[in-house]
Amino acid sequence: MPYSSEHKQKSREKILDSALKLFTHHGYDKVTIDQLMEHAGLTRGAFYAHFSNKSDIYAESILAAVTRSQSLLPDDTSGSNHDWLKELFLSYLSHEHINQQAPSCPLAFLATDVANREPAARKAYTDVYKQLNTLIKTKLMNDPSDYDSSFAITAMMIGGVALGRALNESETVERMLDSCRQTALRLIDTNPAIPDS
Amino acid sequence: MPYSSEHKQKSREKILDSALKLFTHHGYDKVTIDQLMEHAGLTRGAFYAHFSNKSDIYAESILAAVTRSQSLLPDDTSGSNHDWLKELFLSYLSHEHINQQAPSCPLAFLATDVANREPAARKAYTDVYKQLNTLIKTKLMNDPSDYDSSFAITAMMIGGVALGRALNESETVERMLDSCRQTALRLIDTNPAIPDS
DNA sequence: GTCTATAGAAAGATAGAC
DNA sequence: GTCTATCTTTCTATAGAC
Repeated sequence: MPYSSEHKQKSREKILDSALKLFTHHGYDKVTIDQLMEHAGLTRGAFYAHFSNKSDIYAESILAAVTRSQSLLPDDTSGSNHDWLKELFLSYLSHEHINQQAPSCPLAFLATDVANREPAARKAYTDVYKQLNTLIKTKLMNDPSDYDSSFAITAMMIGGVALGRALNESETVERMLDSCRQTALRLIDTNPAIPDS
Repeated sequence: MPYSSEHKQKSREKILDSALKLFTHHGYDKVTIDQLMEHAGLTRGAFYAHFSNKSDIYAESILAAVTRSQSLLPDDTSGSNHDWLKELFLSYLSHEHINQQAPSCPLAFLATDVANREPAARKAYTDVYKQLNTLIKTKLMNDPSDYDSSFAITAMMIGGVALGRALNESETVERMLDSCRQTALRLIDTNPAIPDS
């Protein structure tokens, strides 16, 4: 048995890493399985030992973004909920995120790309979205029966980053990002973060 | 001269209408020139008498959305600026807009689609964006040297609609849209609309 | 499991008739 | 200006050797 199951798992993870990077960077249609596998250091034929088709790996790579982004989130053990949210806003709505110096959030980079795809991809996207939303919601002092600002905050984060990639005037992008960052902070002041007890 | 220049202009407009509808509906790559022309009631070969290539009509159709959406905007002659903005938020962040019962805003429907395209498409997108942004900004009582919420409001509108198309749980979509609508209204209360003098 | 080779389909763009 | 026919490229997916 020349290939261990551990080796297969490693190949799979490498392919998923490449897929997440290339799909967020270029969108579904502009990425070929050839590119994907070359980026992962393999060749086209091997792809089908791991995934059933291109649509399959697209959905899988969106889900994979969750585990791969854990280390990027602000540290949960120190600091107040307010500071945690502030850090998240600053890093998410940043030039570095948009220009892919940091790993890309598929929620923002694939927002319209995923809309026309198969149900599995949209389900994966929805799952990731709900995780981000929950993360924020649990740090906000919401009365859910009244009004829940967490959805609007995530929409603004995702919209801001998507716009930052679409617009081609860097000055406009900077002003837009600044407006989003400030507005996000204002929103958690009127709908405040849960204080540390 | 069997074809008048007026006839050519009419064909061009029909093709642009089809392009705007199909591109916003399915994205750049999933629309073929065949479909485009069939939808416009013509055949493939005639396309190149009007546009130089697919990339060209994509950018043109984004620009065309501006003139075609004028009639959809709230009436400017009656009502306060506050009511005008409220009407815009309600119609933009609506189920009808997302499900394309109303014509689609390319800013929201093509937000990530356009990011990987040629400069001409991104320039067209940027132009349209700035027009929407200006429309909102001029109705807000902003001190631009301090803080301009108009960018954050458009980011939330665009993000909300893009998310509404991407997510596949209608209940989550409704809650998200509701949060965006309420938040947009709260934002123009703290950063109020210019009262009617 | 991974490789090379290839089948088969799709779509952008052009040529030439009317 | 619009049509039909076609060239050409690209890419998904499979077949079969190692």
